Amino acid sequence: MNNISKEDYLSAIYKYRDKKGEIKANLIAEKLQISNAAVSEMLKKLASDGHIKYEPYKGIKLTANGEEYAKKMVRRHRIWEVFLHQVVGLKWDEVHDEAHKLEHSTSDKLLNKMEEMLDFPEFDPHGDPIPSKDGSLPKQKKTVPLSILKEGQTGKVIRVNDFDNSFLQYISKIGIRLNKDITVKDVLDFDRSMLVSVEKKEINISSTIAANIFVEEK
Amino acid sequence: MNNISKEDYLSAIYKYRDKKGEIKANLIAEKLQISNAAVSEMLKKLASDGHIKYEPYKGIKLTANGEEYAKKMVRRHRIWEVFLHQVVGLKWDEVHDEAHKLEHSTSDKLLNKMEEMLDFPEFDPHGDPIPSKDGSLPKQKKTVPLSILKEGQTGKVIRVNDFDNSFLQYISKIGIRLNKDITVKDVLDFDRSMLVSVEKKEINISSTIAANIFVEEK
DNA sequence: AAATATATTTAAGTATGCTTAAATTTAAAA
DNA sequence: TTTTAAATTTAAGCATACTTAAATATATTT
Repeated sequence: MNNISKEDYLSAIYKYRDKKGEIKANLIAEKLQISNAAVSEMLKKLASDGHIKYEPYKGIKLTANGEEYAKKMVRRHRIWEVFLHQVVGLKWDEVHDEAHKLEHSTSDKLLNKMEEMLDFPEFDPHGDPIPSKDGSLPKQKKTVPLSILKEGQTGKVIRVNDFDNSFLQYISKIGIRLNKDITVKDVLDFDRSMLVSVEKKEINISSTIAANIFVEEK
Repeated sequence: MNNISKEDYLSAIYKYRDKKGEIKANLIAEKLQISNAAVSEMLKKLASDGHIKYEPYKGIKLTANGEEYAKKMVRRHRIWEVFLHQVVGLKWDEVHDEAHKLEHSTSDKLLNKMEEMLDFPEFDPHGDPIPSKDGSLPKQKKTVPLSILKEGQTGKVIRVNDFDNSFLQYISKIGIRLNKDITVKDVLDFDRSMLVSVEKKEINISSTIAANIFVEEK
């Protein structure tokens, strides 16, 4: 039984649904880089499997069962990320793709062993929370995108979006890491890019970059 | 592009072909637990991919290309086995199945990192040789199945077959490990089972078990 | 409310990798 | 050498998961 596709759908729904817990078929298609037609077809299967609540043309929501399954996949993904980063020594921009391939082929036994070895990590290398075995999530700090900070404000990096390797490579090259402090020196009106200081260096970053870095205000 | 099936076929051909480098479709079907019809179909694809030399009703052989690919898969499998055993701490009867799932989803980069971390192991936890990056194999000791030893002879365990978990569990329970010495105390005529001593204990093992343990004669 | 745009679903078709059953080829036995 | 047995291939069919193109439903403008 091969559930790779279904697992990807459930992870995507879990990860990209809105605050009401709903998601549009469109967004799933976009995130998975798959046609709307294929998504539509798969949604029917996921519904008949009891993983989602879904009626044609209506909203899509995870059932309790689907939520559990999705969380399990996210857990696998993020524990692999930590493992690959800390044990194997891959860089934070390399772990997402590797973990994505491995997560579908990992037994609970292996996963739990890895988790134990890592001493039950709560966050992955990008600051995303790791669901525990029983499905609970660690307490997360309140964060805001760096892009909303004003001149003079300082934030501590708590989480970064991990969907683009070159973004991660770039920000680590300029010294941005989890738990580093970033101070906004100046915000340019015309493109909303900002001059920030990190580790005594001053760098100009675009508003897009700033929007993908989440900080705790200080 | 999903090559899981093809990779399994190539590994099986590599592993189970005879001394002439040939294998029968039948044996592939049996080892992969798949119908002969499916094997026949796949052989055509593997041939058109240039991985095997094959004409209907004739012998099956790996091409240079296929041999390289197969070796790469065996390498992945065995490095994962060592990694899971030594780093993650799985038992030797658990690593085969886990490694089999993971081997299809492992980048060269990750594999090479793991290999380096393990200090370039030459043999997997069952004593099977690991092809190096350039495809070369470590020098192997000359072994014979334990089952052919006579009363009074002693052999050192160099390799065991890994196709059955319960077999591995059983022999490790009775103290048989790689590099342990086994002395044959008695061979029973009627079923060819043998009384052997390992670690000061004396145990009777069936001829089938003995046939799957390979020793270096002393 | 009608027209238009957007989102979603249906329809038809493709590739992969299986299955069982029937046909064929090769090998072994009488 | 003919018969029988075993191995292999072909044929027809199925499930999964995709595609593009057309149809339909919902949402947004005017």
